[in-house]
Amino acid sequence: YPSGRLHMGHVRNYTIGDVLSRFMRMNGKNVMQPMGWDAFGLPAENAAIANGVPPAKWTLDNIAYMKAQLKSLGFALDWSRELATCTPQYYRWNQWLFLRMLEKGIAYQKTGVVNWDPVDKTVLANEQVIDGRGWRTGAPVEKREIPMYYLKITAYAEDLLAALDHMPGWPDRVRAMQSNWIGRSEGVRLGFPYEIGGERGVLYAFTTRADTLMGVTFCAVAPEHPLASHAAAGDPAVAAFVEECKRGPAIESELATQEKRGIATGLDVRHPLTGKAIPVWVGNYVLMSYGDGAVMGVPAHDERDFEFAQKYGLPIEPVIDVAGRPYSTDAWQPWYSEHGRLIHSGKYDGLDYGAAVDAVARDLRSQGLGEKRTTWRLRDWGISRQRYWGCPIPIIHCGACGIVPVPEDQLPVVLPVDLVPDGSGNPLNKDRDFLSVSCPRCKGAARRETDTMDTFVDSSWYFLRFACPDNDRAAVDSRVSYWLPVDQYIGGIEHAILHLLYARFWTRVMGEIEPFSFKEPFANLFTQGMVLNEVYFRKQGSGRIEYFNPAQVTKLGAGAEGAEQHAAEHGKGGAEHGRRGAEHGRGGTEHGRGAVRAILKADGQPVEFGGIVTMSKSKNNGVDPQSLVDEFGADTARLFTMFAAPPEQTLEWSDEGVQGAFRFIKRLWKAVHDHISRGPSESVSRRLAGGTTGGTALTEPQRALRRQAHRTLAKITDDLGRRRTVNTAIAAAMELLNAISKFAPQSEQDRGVVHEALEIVVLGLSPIVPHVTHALWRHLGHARALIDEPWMAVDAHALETASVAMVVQVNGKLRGHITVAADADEGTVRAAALADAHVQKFLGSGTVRKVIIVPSKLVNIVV
RNA sequence: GCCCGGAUGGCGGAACUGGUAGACGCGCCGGACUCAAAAUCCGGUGGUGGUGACACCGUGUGGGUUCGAUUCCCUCUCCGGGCACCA
Repeated sequence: YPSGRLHMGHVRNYTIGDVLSRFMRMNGKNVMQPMGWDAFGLPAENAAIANGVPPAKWTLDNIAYMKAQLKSLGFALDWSRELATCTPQYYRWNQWLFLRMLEKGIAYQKTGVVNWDPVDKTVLANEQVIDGRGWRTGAPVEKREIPMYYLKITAYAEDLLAALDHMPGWPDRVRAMQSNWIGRSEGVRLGFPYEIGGERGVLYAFTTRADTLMGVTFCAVAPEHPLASHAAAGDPAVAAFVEECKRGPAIESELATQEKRGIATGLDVRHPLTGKAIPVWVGNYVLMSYGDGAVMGVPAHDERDFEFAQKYGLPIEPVIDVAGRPYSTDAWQPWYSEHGRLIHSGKYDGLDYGAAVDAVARDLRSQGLGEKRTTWRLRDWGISRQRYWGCPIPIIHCGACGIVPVPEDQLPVVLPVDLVPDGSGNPLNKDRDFLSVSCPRCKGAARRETDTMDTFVDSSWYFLRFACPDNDRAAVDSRVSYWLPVDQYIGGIEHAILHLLYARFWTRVMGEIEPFSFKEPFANLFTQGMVLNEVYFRKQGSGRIEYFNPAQVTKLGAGAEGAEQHAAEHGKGGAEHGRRGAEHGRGGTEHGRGAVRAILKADGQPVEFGGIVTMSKSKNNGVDPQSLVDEFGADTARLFTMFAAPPEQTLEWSDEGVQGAFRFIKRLWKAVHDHISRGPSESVSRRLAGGTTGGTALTEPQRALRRQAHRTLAKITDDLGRRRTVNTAIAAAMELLNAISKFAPQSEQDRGVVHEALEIVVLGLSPIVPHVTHALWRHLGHARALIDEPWMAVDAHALETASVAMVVQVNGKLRGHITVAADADEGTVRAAALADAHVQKFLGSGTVRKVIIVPSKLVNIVV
């Protein structure tokens, strides 16, 4: 996203990809490493509101700046394939594909809930709602139902879930998260018949615990449920409660943490098997979007129902034998919800879970009041956004013809680029040139749809477009099947669900419209850890929070504020972060031990510390890598980013360590130049390959260095190729350089061994620090550019050793070291271990009961 | 609240398949060079006790499995990510 400047997360992400690209290229692969801009979205509108500049200009300026930054970092990107999603050349295909989906019934219209700011008269993103209020106006946000377009991702739920089992290139945790998100759930859909006001109906509810049906003591429906509306119409108290829920949060995390509350509707439904009257309640914890928007309440065996029943005095009737453990309606116990044999359930008594569910489902089915059903947690994807800076939805509203798709030959619907949003609604609604259009069917006056598409649409297929960015007649062509699926996709773990699931869905749909050779877009997924930094903020009077970049802030050290601060900073790392992080939003500065005191450089006044969190635009805590590049060069920036933490884990930013990376590069440079300043030499490997070294075998120190060099090469190859742990590859190269520095060459053959070791360090690090190694490779006497060299092969002969060092344990504790021949048999190793003087001391008078030998590693003597 | 991760010296991290905990780097301490400082180079650096050889303790908490656990299982605590309109 062209946010303005690169931040460390970008550097980290693209360095991982660049290291891999360069490594794979040297290993003979045909590598495409493209770059593009996910250029629509909210931040451009926010910038426009703040600065009065059209989002297009802000976006294009940012792209130009960031492109220069990417180039300065030396990423080997194919700029001939560059694309930006805000250009008609790209988004026209969003529109084209949307129309195909409309034809196929994958895209459809229904109403959906949005956050409505009644003062600005505008729809707010969840991010723009702070404590239930509009971020700019501070007005309480209302929920509104408006018509929107949806994509039927639920029709693909089964396939999206099943395919996860055949994606070995994806991390388990991401597959687990997607699996849970899709949320396949097998159970029973039950019908509670009712007759209300002379009208017959059935209240449907889904449950995975049909075995507990005889324990139902109430039903709860969502506030948006028709029965709730019906009750509200006749009861002001219910109406008030439903109204209150509508003003409540729309975000699941807030819904789930709010206090469970409800109100009786006064309506009854009948139990489908016993005919008993069951009271219907409205519950604020029932989601309209899941199942049928209603749940059967079995307080005896469901924790939420239990809590609800206790609060409102509803009966709790156990119907499952909790295997001898006590049951009391006083307090919930975890085993209440476990499976068990049925009791107090009439003819079902004694059945276990599976048999009971089967029997209940069969009986319900025979009465037409229920059947087994699979329910999904996944909901259809709403793509309408009431925003200007996005891809126009190609629809025309005609008074006579209704909703009319824009004909294909009128695509693209071009978004005007010179509008400046002011925060009150979508400026497209005030743009007559855009709005007024003639109806494609009746040719009468009509109005364009002003909603734009969710930016997740843009990012759901851009990777396909890189294969054919020049095609102006189709979204994709046969080149897609050559390059795709993406061999290595790299992204933050925060994309584990939404982006990656939408992209998988969209790729399937596109494959049906424009066939290509695969269903899954990303063969291998690498989730890089996030880059974290400190957060500083002030709360404004309106409740709005203003964030300050850490660079604008001075942390107060152990000075006037005293030793308490100092102690906190030098306390236990992890736990300390915990306490600091927990303060965010509460604004407490009186928490003595966790507090970090800081002032804004600009005005010297204190700012609040918000913990250490992901670098983000919204928290204004990104680090500008440009200063790093300017001061130390791209190689240092790349090396530091790769070395500071394993790529898959979070990286807590700190300015320390950059010097170390820079120092290492200087040491490498010096080591090579010390070597070549002693006169011409060449790698010992050439002479070994060309018929030994003229009769002189390698000395033991030479063989040792050569062994370490080739071990290092093997490790770097494995770390970059298989493990993707760039940090340990760098550590191994550092160790080898340390060994080279300690090796004082005397002979020409010594220098040949050093020469080879230096070549391994230089070539091995070249994917990470390409600039300095390019120069050093030349200095080591090579005419060909390093980027065009093939990766070096490990000489297995160099790895051979005559003896190995092993450790000896007594009862699992380290007691001695022995050196044995590499091919020593177990008897020899055992004898050597038992003979060790130090080991003898610990054997004492005990009896040796067992000796465990791990070849070439360890001996454990159990006494 | 639910789902998914994580926790190892003063700090970032290493230990890849259950087998030497702390590689590598930062910081710190000592030394060399220098009039001095910086830079650079050399040495040391988990904790406790001991002159010392060495011993004991030690991978968030508490338990378990094992000859052996940072690694596997269970429990708890804290932190990070996601929760559908930030991207």
